[in-house]
Amino acid sequence: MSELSTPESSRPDPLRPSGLHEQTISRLNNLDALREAGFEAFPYSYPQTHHAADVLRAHPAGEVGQKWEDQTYSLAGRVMQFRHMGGAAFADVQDESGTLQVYFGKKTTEEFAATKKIDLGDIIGVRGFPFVTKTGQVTLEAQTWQPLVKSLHPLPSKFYGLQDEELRARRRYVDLMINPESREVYRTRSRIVRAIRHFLDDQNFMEVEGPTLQVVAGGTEAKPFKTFHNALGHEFSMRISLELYLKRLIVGGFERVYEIGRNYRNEGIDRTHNPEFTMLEAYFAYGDYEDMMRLVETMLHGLVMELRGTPVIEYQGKTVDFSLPFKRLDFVAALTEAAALDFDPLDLAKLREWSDAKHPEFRKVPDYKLLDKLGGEYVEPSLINPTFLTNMPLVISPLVKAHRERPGLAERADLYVAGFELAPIYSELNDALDQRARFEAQTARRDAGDDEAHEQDEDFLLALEYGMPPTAGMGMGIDRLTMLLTDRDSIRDVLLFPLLRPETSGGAAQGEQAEE
RNA sequence: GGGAUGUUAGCUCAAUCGGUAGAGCAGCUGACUUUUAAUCAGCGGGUUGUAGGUUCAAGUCCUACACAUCCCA
Repeated sequence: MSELSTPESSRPDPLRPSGLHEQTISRLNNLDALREAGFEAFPYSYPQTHHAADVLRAHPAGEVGQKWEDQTYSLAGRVMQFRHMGGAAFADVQDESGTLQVYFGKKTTEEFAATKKIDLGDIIGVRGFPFVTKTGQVTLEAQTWQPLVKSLHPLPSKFYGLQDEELRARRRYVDLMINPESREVYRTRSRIVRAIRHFLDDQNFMEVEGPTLQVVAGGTEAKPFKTFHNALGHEFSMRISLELYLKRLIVGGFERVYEIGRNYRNEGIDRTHNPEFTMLEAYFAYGDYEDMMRLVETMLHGLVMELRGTPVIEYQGKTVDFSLPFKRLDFVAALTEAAALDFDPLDLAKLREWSDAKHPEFRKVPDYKLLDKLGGEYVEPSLINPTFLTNMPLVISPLVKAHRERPGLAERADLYVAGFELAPIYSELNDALDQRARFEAQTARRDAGDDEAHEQDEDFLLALEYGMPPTAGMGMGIDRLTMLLTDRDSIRDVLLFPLLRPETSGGAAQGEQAEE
């Protein structure tokens, strides 16, 4: 105790380096006090028999003063609040299932005095029986207890929680322990992924894993991360999509495959983009984009029903109705109407002229991306209820079959929900010769300076040359889907560990890192 | 990349026209045997993001930088 009053006495104690925060010193002192009381400071296990929710479920209510002395529970959890009142004390102990109040009595609880040395944030084990307090709250009366670990840092405000967005992301563990709604988001995310797997497994899909280190990162337009394998002495790219390897498996004879996995794109970070993110891609042989639209709408409808119990949800104040069937909207027709065009937007020369006059900000957009850009301006934001925007331009779809009747268009449907793209759906291109020609057009774009254009993947072409059956494909961003179903407007809220700029100084690891 | 706003105690936030940097919670000491944002009394806790500048005087005004949030490309 006396050493607390003389922090300047700089003994070389590794646990008490200089510069420790006042509150950390106090906690280290309490740790010592618990040791002196005979407790093991860092026990190796605890015989947890129940969770907080089990106790509340078994004893939903009772008369004031009622006790169930013959029913003993051992709980373990983090102490979120502690109210000492002389001979009585109450703690709120939080475990994964929820929070239970624990009562410590001077005459009834072993080592009562040492409860003063419990700090907020400590994890303790408690054994006792339930009773009902004066105010009618089911509470565990502690017969014995023990510290399981000391927390060396104070918890954020119990009332306001942790508000700072950056800190919440950097110290997700603190966010999770203090903000219940944050825990709920990640639980929901887990349920979403599980439900998708369940659905696809039931449909006889096989879950597979493609490589994340690839010689040619293909399947979409994006800048990859580069890395290097020492033993092979070769540069590799981190994958930017799952597509090309899943198609190889279709070639190989697996007729229904899907993967839920990480993609890496070396691009900017904003509210809807993180450099690594999770995609679902699914492919099945002998189907086309119409078949896939039906599969996707069935899956999403079922997912929303399972999670919410109703097809109608709120997203950022907008009402989104997942009732079947989802709307189909022809892209060209929708753009023509929304932009009030008096010509066919597939006439790119006319479209260019019209756009340059009306949207000078798009003058630098290349012709082949102009249709897509205008769709984003005029059509997509208005698609709140799930809507398949069908028959997208062929030029932006180099891996997709041309429309069977309409030149210039692709058998591609993009599912929009709440104004953003959730899932592209394709009749996959399986004409190896056409695919080679499309890659060559992409290569020309690369040579012209578009470093996001597709790279030619010779091995993928070889696979197609062996023959890929007619195939339907789809991709869906799991992060965006989670945002939608948890009503979050930032991808950082649905990623446990979003990419953040590394802390330099002034952060948690302050001190030794100053440059010379 | 551009613009707006912000950065003050562990957390959440104040600080008037440029004039001694504050509160609640958390912490420490004490009281209290059914509290629950416990209560009561007392006490500590700050390089106001960083570096410059203006000024008798800067959390406040100016410049640059760093980081964050939001909006736009």
